[in-house]
Amino acid sequence: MPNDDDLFEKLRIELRRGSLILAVLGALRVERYGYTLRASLEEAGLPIEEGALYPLLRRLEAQGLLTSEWREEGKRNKRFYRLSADGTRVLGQLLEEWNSISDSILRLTERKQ
Amino acid sequence: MPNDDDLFEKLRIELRRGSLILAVLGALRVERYGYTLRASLEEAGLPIEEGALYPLLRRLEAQGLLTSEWREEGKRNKRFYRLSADGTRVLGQLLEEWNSISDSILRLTERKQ
DNA sequence: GAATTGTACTGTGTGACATACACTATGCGG
DNA sequence: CCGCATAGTGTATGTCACACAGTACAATTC
Repeated sequence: MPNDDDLFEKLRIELRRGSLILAVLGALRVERYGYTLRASLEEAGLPIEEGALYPLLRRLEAQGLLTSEWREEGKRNKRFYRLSADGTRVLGQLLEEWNSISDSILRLTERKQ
Repeated sequence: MPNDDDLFEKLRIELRRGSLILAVLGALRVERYGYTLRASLEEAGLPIEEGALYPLLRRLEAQGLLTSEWREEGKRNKRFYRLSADGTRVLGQLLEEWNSISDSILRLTERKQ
């Protein structure tokens, strides 16, 4: 039986969903591996579950937006991800779209029409 | 076989998803019926299909965020929707969350870290 | 050697939109 | 009056993506 907090939490999660791709692409302009990427996102205020992050990374790689490399560092093997050229271009487009959506939201919520 | 444009379109749609609730709640601070609501959203830059809008409205009503009333106007029966008190409160919370997400996106995309 | 942290990944379920479709009513040109 | 555009409200289904709850193993700390 969901109470008000559960409801808000549900909506909050839904609101965050679309921004995850943008956040991941943005963070991967600098090379990172999964664990630190996740930490960066959490620090920036967008925590993401591993179960959501890794499939997302694989999808973005399959779509050619990022590349990954399995490499040893500090005695451990880690998979390093980095934005591709296509990814950089798409990130730019998505940011424009994001700004446009932001404007729409402002138009719809800041004025009574 | 998806080309670059299809890919971007897919991501664009995904990016927009979460903002729909916010847009609908924002637009319904003023009473509207489905058709004009849809027109308002499109005008604001967030077009939404009927098949997405009506189920969304029903869900939001089931969650108590808005109320609806079946009423005649201009010789036609129309279902009018309006934000409830709970809806107003949740809209405020979601807007805060939206701003917080926006800040996170900016942090992640405008600076190289 | 136990616990904690670092690191990567899988499987299943749920939920929500996109897409396409269905239906009725009004107004209008010819 | 007869199409046809527009106004208006819905339903059904498929796809897709995340949340959640696990699995697995290495390094470090105590």
